[in-house]
Parts: sequence; structure tokens; C-alpha cells
Amino acid sequence: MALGWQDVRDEALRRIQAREWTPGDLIPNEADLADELGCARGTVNRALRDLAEAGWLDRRRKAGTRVRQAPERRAQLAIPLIRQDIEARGQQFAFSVTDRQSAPLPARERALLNLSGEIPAQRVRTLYLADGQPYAFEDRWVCLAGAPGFDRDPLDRLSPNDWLVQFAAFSRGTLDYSAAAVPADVAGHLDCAAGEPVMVLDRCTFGPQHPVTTVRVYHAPGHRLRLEI
Amino acid sequence: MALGWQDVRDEALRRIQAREWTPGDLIPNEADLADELGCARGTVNRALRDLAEAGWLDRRRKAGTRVRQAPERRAQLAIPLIRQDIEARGQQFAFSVTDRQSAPLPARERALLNLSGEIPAQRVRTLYLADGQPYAFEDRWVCLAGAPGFDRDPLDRLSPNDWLVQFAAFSRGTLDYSAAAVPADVAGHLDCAAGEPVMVLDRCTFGPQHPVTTVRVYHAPGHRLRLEI
DNA sequence: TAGTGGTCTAGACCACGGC
DNA sequence: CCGTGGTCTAGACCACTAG
Repeated sequence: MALGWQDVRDEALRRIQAREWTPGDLIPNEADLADELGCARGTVNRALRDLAEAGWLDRRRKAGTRVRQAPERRAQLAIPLIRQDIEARGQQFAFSVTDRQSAPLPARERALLNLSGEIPAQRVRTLYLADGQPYAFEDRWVCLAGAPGFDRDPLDRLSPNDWLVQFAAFSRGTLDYSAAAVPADVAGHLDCAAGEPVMVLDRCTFGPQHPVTTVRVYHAPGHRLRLEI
Repeated sequence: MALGWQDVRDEALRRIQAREWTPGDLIPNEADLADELGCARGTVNRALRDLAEAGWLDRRRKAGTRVRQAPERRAQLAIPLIRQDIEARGQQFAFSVTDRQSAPLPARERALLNLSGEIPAQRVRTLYLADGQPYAFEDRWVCLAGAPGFDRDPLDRLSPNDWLVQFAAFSRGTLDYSAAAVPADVAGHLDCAAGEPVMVLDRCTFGPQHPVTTVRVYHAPGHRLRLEI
């Protein structure tokens, strides 16, 4: 039977973990490995490319393939969508827009989004609830150029988060987590004491043409961000 | 000239973002696309496979390839290695083991690592410094079965973090970030006021055979966890 | 400059799974 | 059933770069 590229990958990983190939080692080149294992070079290439992407190997033309000293392990985080987070826990999702006003983008947000001049925007503050309990409170600025129509949507069916995901699904951006003390005005919404430590997420989103939105999310006390390796 | 698979991928992504292929749409099959673009099916396959892995497309045999309704975007986080974090910022790395004792693994840590019975272990508490300033303080339990020799290393050259990375490089585990108030005994090490909000990382590491270690890291105030999409 | 990985090609077979 | 994506193959050319 023919060897699949996953078989080749597994065999290579076995040799790494069994220290038959030790960190820093040059491993055989693709052609030799293909010979030894009895498959085409393309199959070996795909297997080793996969291990390199996963951080186990370091490959360079002419220099060959080496086992990494310290495998560069990466954790993946599904980009958080509050409604999905809540529903995934089997809880009832709800939200409430507490505050909404149109105004030019303030200086701090302009800087975050790399914008200058007078930018038409809208500020929306929203409380998200899980089974009726406060889950997170977000303070969001939306650029109307990047999200046309946002200011005319009543936001009674879709939350700002869902609206923007649906509309500006194809975007790039940054996520920035930190710990902060809950400000007094947010504490009331989150039903906790002012000054309690909470996780804060600062996020910027850029569409293909325009910046779309920047938001600060205050999670309720006890929120955890879990990553699996 | 020949079309590379990245060109094909870019063209497909352009069509998605330009809504020429809209969410839910069935896109042409590989053979047709290869014809249209003037390349081999293998090239189209690699391009579309890449977009599927990135969450833009949903591919199934016989059912064909569809544009995802809501692209499943993922953020990647390089698993933090404190020394590398500090050095990447151009700062001087240093550490200091403040406390070290051998003892059976306590109940809380046994639960975290799915262990029971009496487990030989060692507790190490370490302060990490960037340019002489407190960067993080970790409280770690190491299972000696999973990290043989750890208790005999003086930890004068390699920090516990580095030692375990080097020794138990090939591992799985979980990362769990939360916000917490700095406990009084940690505040002294981090040179901040007790009760200040800080990012806390709880991590468990499992080797191929045995659980290796569980650790709680208190980051200094102001620490940010940045992810790029 | 020569060795190595990166990639394209054309053809083939197969597994999956709508129909 | 039979269309679709998943993969293997053998060969080829090329880009990069260490020596």
C-alpha cells in the first residue's frame, strides 16, 4: 500500500520525539527520505512542510531541514464573538444598547485606527447578558465610512457585535488583552464593585478599504480566556 | 508565465472580498478553475486548501466548495516564553528563584493535572526581571516523574521556564488567562501595591508520558497580551 | 556553484457523500 | 451512481543560499 503524507509526517514526528533526530540535527533531504520510505518526494515535501508550519522543523533551501531547538508552539484562539461564547455555554444570550450617539471620531480612537481629520462615526455602548447576568460591557466607536448603514440600523435584532461581524466579515485587526480595574460607570452595568480586576479587550478592525471599528470590552469579573495547545 | 498557487489564492480571496463569490455560494470546481486560470488542478487545490484552512471556504467532496457565511477567523498566539518575550523587547533578561521546596503535589495541583495519590514534586517560585524591573512572578509545581532531574538542577543558569522548555519541549497543555488582584505576598516581588489588577496565566503542561508542570504566572501591572488576526 | 527545498504539471486513483 | 475534492506520482524547472 502507498504511504500517505500523514504517515510520513507521523514517522518524522516520532523520530523527533524519540530523539532519533535531535534538536539542531540536519535530517536527510527529501529525495533520500522518499527513497527510504518508498514514496514520492512530493509526499515527503508535504509532510515536512506541515511539520515546519507546526514549528517542529526549520527548513531552508540548500541549508536543509533541521529540528528546532525549541519547537515554536502556537496556541490558537477562535476570535471571540460574544453571542457565540454565551450560546456555547448553553446560556441565553441577550444585549442592551445603553447609549448611542453620532459624533466625529475622538483623537484617541483616530490614533488607534491610523486616521486623521474629521471622521464621521458613532459611539455605541452595549451590555451583553448571559442568562440575564452581565457578561460584558463594550464601549465601541464605529466609522460610518467603513460600516455604511450602521447608524441607521435600530440594533434591535442584531447586536453591534453581530452586525459588524455580518457586515464587515472580511477584515483584519488586532486583539489586545489586559487587566484593569473596573471604572465606576461600568461597574454599575456589570453589577460589580468599582475597582474589581477584570479582563479588558481592546480591539481594532480594519476592512479592505476603511477602518471599521475600535472597541473596548470589559468582561465581567471571573472571565477566563482559555487557549489549547 | 506560470501562475503560482499564491496568485490563485489571492485571486480567489479577491473574489470573496469583492462579493463576486458571496457567502453560501458554490464556487467553480477545481478543474474548471484550473482551466479558467490556466494552471494545473494541483495548483488550484493548494490555493483553495489554504483558504479553507484560513477559514474562508468550506470544502466537501462531492458537495463542492462554498464561501463561509461567517469566516471563522482565528488569532494565533506564540506560546509565551518569558525570556524570549523580554529579549524580543530589547531588554535584559534575568531571574531569581525566591523559594524552592520538594513536597508531594497538593490537592489543587493534582486535580489540575488529573493525578491522584502521592506524587513527588517540587515547588519553585521565581521572579523574572526585564532590565532589572519586575516582569512576572511565577508559582510553579513540577512533577518529578515528568521532569526527571529537575530537582537536582541548581537553576542558576537556566530559569525553570527555560529548563522545562528545553527538557519537555514536546508537550501539550492548556493556557488560561484571567485578571486578578495581586496577592500581598506577590505584590512585594512585583514591586506594586497589593490588590492591583494584573494578568494571571494558569498553565498546565503534559508530556508524552506524564504530566510535567502546572504554574500560575502573575504578570506585572500593565502587561498586555497582543494577538494579530 | 552545486545542493536543497519550493513549486508546477499532467495524469491517475480513490474516498466520500449528495442524489 | 458519479461528481467532487484528497492525494500520490514522476518528472521538471527554479530560487535561494551555504560553502
